[in-house]
Amino acid sequence: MEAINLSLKMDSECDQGKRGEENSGQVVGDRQGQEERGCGGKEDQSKVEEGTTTEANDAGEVEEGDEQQQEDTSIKLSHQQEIPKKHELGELQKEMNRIREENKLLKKFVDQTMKEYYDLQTKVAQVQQANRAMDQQIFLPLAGNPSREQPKTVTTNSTEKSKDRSFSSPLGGDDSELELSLRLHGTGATGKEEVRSDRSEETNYKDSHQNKQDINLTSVENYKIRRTDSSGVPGLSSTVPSNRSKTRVSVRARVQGATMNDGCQWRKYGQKIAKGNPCPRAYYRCTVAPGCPVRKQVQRCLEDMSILITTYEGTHNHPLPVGATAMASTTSTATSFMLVDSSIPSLSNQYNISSDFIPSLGHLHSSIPNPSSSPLALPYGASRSFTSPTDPSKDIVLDITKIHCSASDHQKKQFPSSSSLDSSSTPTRFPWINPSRSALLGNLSPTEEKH
DNA sequence: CGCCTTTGACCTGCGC
DNA sequence: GCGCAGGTCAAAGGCG
Repeated sequence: MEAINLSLKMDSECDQGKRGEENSGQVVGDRQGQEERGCGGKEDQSKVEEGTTTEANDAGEVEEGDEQQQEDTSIKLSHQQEIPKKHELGELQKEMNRIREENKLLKKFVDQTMKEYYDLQTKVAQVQQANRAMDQQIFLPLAGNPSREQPKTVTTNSTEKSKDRSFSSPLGGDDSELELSLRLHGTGATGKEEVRSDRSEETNYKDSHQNKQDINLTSVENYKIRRTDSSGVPGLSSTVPSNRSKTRVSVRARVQGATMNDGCQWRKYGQKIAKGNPCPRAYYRCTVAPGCPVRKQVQRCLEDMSILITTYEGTHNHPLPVGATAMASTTSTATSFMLVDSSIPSLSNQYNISSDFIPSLGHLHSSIPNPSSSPLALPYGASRSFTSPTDPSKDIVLDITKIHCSASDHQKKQFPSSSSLDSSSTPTRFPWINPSRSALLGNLSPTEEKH
C-alpha cells in the first residue's frame, strides 16, 4: 500500500513542481527515479486522500508539459505512455480510498466492540450480584420448609419420565425449580454448599425421590437416573455416556494459549480430532480434589483459530481457589444468566433483560419446560448458540468474542454511564465485585495469554 | 519419583 | 445389526 501511495503521489506532485529537473535529461515517467528524488512520505498519503481531483489536475498538466517539450521525442513518448498509466493509477486511487474508508469503519467497529465488551463485563457483574440477592430472597422462605433444606437435591418420582420432564414439564412450578437448580450451581462456587459429586447426586436422588416438589432435574441428573435404572448398577453409569446429556457451558474467548486460565488445576486425559474440525479437542479433568467430576473440553474454533472454545461440565465437589471460583461461578452461572426469569420483576425490570435483544433465544426455549413462564434472556451484547450435535438444547455457549452491533443503542438507553468506563482499569471499574470476580473478568479478557 | 502428556484401544450412543 | 463419532481409559514416555 505504501509503495502505491508513493507512486501515485509522484505522478501528481512531481509533475507540478519538478518539471524542470525532469527536463534535464531523465525520462519522464520513470517513477523509480522520481521516488529517489524524494517525493513521498506522510504528505503523500494525505494528498492521495484527495483522489480524483488530483488526478484531473495531473492530466491537464501533462498536456501543458507536452507543448513545452515538443522537441524532446523521448519525453513525448513517455507522456503518451503515461496517460493510460494515470488512468490506471486513478482507478487504484479510487480503490485505495475505498479501502481506506473501509479500514476506518473497521477501526470504529473494533473500538465499539471493545467498548461493548467492557460494558458487557459490567452487566455480568451486575446480574451476578442480582442473582446473589435473588438467592437470598428465594432461600429464606425455603429454609422453613424441611423438604427443601437441601435444595440441591436431585429428585424425581419416576425415572422413566425423568428425561421427558426436563423438556416438557407439566408442572408450572418445575420451571422455577429448574432455574433454581441451575442458579445454585453458580452460587455454590461462591461458598454455598457445593460439595457434590456424581455419586452423591444419585444417592440424593434415591433418598429424596419421594418428595415430589424437589424436581430440580437438570439434564445431567436425568441421564444419570436413567442410566442407573436401566443397568441397576449405579457405578456402571459413571463414565462416558453420562456426559453426553449434561448441560454444558461453553465459553468462547479469544485466547492465544493452549487453554484458558480459569484458576483450576486440570489434567489432560484425552485428545481427539473431532469430525469437521482439524483442531484436536482436548479433554481435561479437574485435579484440585480427587473424584471431582468436573471436566472440560478445549478446542480451537474452526472459523477463527484465535477463539478457544472451553466447555465445562459438572460441578466441583471441593472449595475452589479464588480464580477458579470466579470462573466456575461464571461458567455455571452462565446457565442462570440465561435463565433470568423475567417473571421476577425486580430483576427483569432492573436490567431490562428481554429476549427481544437476542433473536437466537428461541432455541433456548425449546430446552426449558414451559418457556412461557420461564423466558430466557442474555444481556444484549453477549450471544449464545448451541453446538452439541447430539442434543444442542443442552449446550449453553457464552460467547464473549463478539458483541451485537446493535447493542450499543440499547446499552446507551439502559446503562448510560457504562460506556464511559475506562477500559484500561478493569479491576477498579467494578467496585462491587469481589476480587475473584475481577479476576474472572481478567481471565475472560480476549487478549490475555493463558497458561 | 510423581505428575503430566501422548496416544492407541476400547466403550457407548446414535443414525441408518 | 452395523458403522461412525464422541468420549474415556490406561499404558508408555517425558519432564522437573
